Amino acid sequence: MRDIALVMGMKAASLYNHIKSKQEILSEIILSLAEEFTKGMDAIVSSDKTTVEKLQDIISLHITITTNHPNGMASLNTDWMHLEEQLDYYLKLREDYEENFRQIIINGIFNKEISDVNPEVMLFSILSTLRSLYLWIPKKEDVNLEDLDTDLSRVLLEGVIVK
Amino acid sequence: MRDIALVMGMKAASLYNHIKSKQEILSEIILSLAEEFTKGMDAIVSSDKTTVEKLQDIISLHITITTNHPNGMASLNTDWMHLEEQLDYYLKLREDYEENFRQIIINGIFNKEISDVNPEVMLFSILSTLRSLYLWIPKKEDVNLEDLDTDLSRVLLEGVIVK
DNA sequence: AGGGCTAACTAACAATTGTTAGTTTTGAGA
DNA sequence: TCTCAAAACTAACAATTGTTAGTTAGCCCT
Repeated sequence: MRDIALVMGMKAASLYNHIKSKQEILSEIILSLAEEFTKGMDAIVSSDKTTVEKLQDIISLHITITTNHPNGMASLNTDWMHLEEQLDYYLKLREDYEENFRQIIINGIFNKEISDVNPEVMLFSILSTLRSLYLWIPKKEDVNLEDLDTDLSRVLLEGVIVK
Repeated sequence: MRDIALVMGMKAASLYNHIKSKQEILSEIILSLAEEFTKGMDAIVSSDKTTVEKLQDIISLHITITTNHPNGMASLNTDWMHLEEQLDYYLKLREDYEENFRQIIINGIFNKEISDVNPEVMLFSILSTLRSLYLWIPKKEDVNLEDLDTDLSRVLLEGVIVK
């Protein structure tokens, strides 16, 4: 709290005129982002696009949110387990997000858009990369976001091997 | 330190008959794993396999080490930045590892085994997934490691879209 | 049985942490 | 210019942290 106060140009005690507790800061950062992901996923799920287009939209969603909130995404990814009262709510959002993602993949396998490989491995693989974007985006300040979107979609969806 | 001591069945002060400091525990965990990765990568680099085989070997290397040390891998991934005297050494190992990985990809693009997409994106994408394995492996105790190796290679190298 | 090393213990330390109580400063609206 | 609420301040608290000093128990080897 003393570090935060220093950056804010005040003393630690003064922070408590604005917030209720340290926990509240963490909750605000993490839950607002989690809800933004939920909103984005809901829009994708209820669209009538193809599976591949939906997967591309998920990739774009992660790139957009991570670009706009790189530090918040770092907190989300490394500190969500320190939520207390809101931990259950967070886990609900996270599990729903993963379940929606999973159903998109399973549906894609069903209608032959997606390879018939363990969907759990696909889900884990793609989501791991997307969740790590916060480590990647801020240090490449010259990164062209459109190119990143194109290249990442290509690599995640089509792989790296020449066909 | 009191938590560690509790698990070890002793008092915190007694730990200091075995270790020099808390930092030393962290260094030992992280650097021994980092050196194991370096050793594995050196073997792969100096082999005369194809690019695709080398990439498969890298995937297997991560699966093997993560399976044998899931908790250590959690520390490696989340706490390496808290190394102090050994931080530079760790970063050297990490950068060398990434550079070897990058050269394998670049070489694969050159001899047309690998698609001509930004190699930095490929490196980031694959490595992000492999570095996240520690989150995945321990909670699937029934996971068949051979199947995981096969499926993950397939997804990371060939993508998810039906060709 | 006794000597001596290993490794446990108790007690305490100085720093650091999140937070509260009480007080003073600031600045917009009357 | 005066009022008063918002927001800063100082001082202090109780817990928790990594670590050290000094002491005691366990146990292998002669």
